[in-house]
Amino acid sequence: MAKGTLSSSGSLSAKAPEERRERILRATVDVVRTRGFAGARVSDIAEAAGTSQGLVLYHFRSLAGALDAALTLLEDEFYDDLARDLQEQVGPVERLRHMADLGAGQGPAVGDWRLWLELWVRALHDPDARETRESLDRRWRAALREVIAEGVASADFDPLDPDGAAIRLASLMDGLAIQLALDDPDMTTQRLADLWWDAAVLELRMQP
Amino acid sequence: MAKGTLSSSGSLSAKAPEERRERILRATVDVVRTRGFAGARVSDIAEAAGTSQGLVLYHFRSLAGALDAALTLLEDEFYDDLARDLQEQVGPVERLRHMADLGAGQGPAVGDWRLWLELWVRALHDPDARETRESLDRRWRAALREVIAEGVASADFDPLDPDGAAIRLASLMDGLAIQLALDDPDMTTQRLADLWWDAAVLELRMQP
DNA sequence: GCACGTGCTGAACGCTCATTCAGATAGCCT
DNA sequence: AGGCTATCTGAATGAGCGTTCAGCACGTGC
Repeated sequence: MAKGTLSSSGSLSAKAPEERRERILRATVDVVRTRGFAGARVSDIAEAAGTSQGLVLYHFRSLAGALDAALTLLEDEFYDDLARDLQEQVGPVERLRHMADLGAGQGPAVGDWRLWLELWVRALHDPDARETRESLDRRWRAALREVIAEGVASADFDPLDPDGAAIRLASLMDGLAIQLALDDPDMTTQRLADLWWDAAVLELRMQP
Repeated sequence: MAKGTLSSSGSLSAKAPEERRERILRATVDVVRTRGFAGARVSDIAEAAGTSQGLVLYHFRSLAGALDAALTLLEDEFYDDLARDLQEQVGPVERLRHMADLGAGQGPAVGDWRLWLELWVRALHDPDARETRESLDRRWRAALREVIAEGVASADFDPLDPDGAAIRLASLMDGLAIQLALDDPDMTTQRLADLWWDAAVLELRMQP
């Protein structure tokens, strides 16, 4: 059992405690994705991260702490996803089109609807989660409103009720996504995107 | 300690075992409503029903059994709610209008969106719940399709895409309901009903 | 009047799981 | 070299909770 190259045997603490923490955080998100908030155990997280249970509690103060951290990680990634994806597009029509695809499951955070479902239910009972989801939802709706306003300015859109259209389109995405998240046989990512896009055409009175 | 009038002291077992069972079932639904499926404890149910924990397990075989029973109770009530409410109305426009109000929180089962959220997440991990929610959703969508078909026949509606409209309107209701269930400051029952109705007007191209 | 089954209770059992803790290891400063 | 601290581990602890169980009450059939 030689000392090895650089990082040693036994506990591979050598360096990268931060990298370790990161790995645990990712693992936490994964576990929530598969087991749900309610089903997430410290041992699950430890196993998924390839560490001991002790370390999970060492980096985050408790299981709840780890779950909260995962929540804010999600929030950050959502913002990044959204911002990056929308800035790549040029006109309002293209942006809107891209939002349809975004909802249908691109991006690491935005399209992960199982995670959203979990967040919603957690928000039902946990004030922290409630705030996170409200902030996320505001953000998403604001982005939609912006795109709509942009399209109205450029005469691409002509909605009867811009605010109502924004809320409805945002909510419609949520509702369609539920079926997707639950593997409803009648729903696919393509169908979701199409159904949503058609609704947008109708709501915003777009001309083909 | 006289024998009392009829039902005796101690355990009030006298009669009505069936009534007792019913009370426990109601209590289970209540607990799920407030604590969620994941947070429901046998002791919560017993307390809410005013019985011992033992009795809960006596009538249903396990906690899971009680939760399952609550689920099917919900399913039955949903069907009853829906059928009764729709048969009271005459024309397609009135029926549709009523569906908007239904979603906005009438009826003991249909409008209870917190319960729906809970069901959705349970469906994510429990096959029984998955089947229940799928059946419920099919039913709701079928009712919507029927009303739409009726309205097309009577020339009250003129949708471009009847099937798409049905799915979208059903999904929109779910999406709006999420905000209502989560006490989003921007959503009220009235607003939900209005937003949904406006969408229906648009989708079905109704004339005022 | 007496056994018996059903309804019901409260205490006890045992398991799962978050959290604590007593170290082990390794870099770092002096 | 020799502490000191940060990182990490595996086992121990203990609380919470579902489930089991021994037994009480009471109506029913013999």
